[in-house]
Amino acid sequence: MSPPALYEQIKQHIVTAIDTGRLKPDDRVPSEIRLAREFGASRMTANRAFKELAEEGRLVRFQGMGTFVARPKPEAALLEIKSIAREIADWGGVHSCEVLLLAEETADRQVSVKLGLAPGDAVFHSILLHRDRGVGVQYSERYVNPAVAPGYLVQDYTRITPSAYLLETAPVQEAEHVIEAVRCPVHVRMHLQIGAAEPCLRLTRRTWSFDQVATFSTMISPGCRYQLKGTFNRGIHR
Amino acid sequence: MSPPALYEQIKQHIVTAIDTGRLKPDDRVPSEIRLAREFGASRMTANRAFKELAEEGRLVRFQGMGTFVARPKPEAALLEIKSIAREIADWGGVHSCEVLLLAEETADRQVSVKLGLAPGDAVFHSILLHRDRGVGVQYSERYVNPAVAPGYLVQDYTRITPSAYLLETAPVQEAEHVIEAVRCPVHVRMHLQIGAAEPCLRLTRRTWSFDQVATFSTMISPGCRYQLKGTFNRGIHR
DNA sequence: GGCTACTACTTGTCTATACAAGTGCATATC
DNA sequence: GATATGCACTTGTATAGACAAGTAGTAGCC
Repeated sequence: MSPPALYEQIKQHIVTAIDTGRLKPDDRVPSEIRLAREFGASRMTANRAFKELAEEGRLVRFQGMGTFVARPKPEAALLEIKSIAREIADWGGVHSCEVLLLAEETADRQVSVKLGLAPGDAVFHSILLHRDRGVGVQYSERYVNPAVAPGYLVQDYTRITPSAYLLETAPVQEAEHVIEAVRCPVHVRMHLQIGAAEPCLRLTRRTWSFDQVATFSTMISPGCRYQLKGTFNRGIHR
Repeated sequence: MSPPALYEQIKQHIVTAIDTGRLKPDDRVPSEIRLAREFGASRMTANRAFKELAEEGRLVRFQGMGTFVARPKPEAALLEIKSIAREIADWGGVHSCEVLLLAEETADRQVSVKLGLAPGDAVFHSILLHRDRGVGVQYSERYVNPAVAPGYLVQDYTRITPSAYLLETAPVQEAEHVIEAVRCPVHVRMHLQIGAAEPCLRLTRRTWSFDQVATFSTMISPGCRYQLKGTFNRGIHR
């Protein structure tokens, strides 16, 4: 067995010092040159160790000042949100999709604000009903900025999902999600064929591409047929 | 204005080639040496550019074979789940917490399965009611593996949240989340003072520490008073 | 006191070079 | 034909040195 790389040994040395409490948050770490000397390494090797630890969030570095142990971030777990088609496929279901609406409209006030357009501007509007084995599991309404995805209206969404098309047309820079439990509006309820009291999950999402709002969408799923699942592994991988 | 660092220029050059489609997934990228020559840089500088792009998931590298454009990952957005106390604080609310139960119990079948213990083993059980300005916003029930957090029962949870205590006692390796829209059980409804038909968000979470299940918890919030929010920035920052 | 200049130290970037290790191919050998 | 060897090429790691740029403190000056 060959020993781990020298820069890995240096990283491990620092991580151990942090994890055992020998180095506390905001403590100063020896400079690259000092540490390189300690390990009989060159400065570039110590630099690599420090740089990677900074990327991993264990250290913070300031030019001219030094390197310090990072404060642990406040707790925040992550939930991965997959597209409905993949969710159903992973679950072993059979996905189908009905296009209820696919048209160009003029933006009303609410939509124009969300998309960062002026009221009256053209927007693309789609309403899709996703089914698993014929049972409605998601009613998804989407407004799309025509400037970002001009071909949005001429896709066949019974074959590819809007997410898939948008993903390759307009790479997502940023996304904003809101998840709520709501009662279902009556027109949605009819398509999903659920009762008035059935609680529903509403996921509202806005995405940004090319430094402008690309989409604004609302996805409604009956609580009895759909749940958001996700696992999150913390830590230092790649 | 000073120009961006040379390794940044090389990175940008590659990223642009990928984004414009000039380089497609699985395409081979010129070797470090070739690219270094093109830019009049040393190999180490090209190496840094490639290494960072590989860390960012845009390239994959194989020793002896070369560097290739990474295949885009299937779409999956991320939602950040903050602790309720922080959520309320960020929102400008006033958080308080009432301890409804804090005791050691023997695990029933369901709980023992979830925690990976044997039925009859001791577990810690807590029920807390979180309020914002006196209004109930979350009913959270938690089962804790005593092996992982032996001091769980003797904390003052009106002052620190269980999350905060658990976070520093037992670092979370992994977490599993399920979000559902449900109707609220009657005993929870009483504490939250909501109607029978009010849809609620139920977040179920299991966490792992030290290679075993640490906690199993259920958090229920009325849909009218609570929503999960999160933004997600893809890519290339720092 | 308030200002500037200088110095020592830090991290950030970059070069030129070196050897190790892994891949793929052509060539030589059995 | 099957196997072994060597070569060209790739990435991975490491070195020693250089200059740029930022910080903090000190000394000197007005």
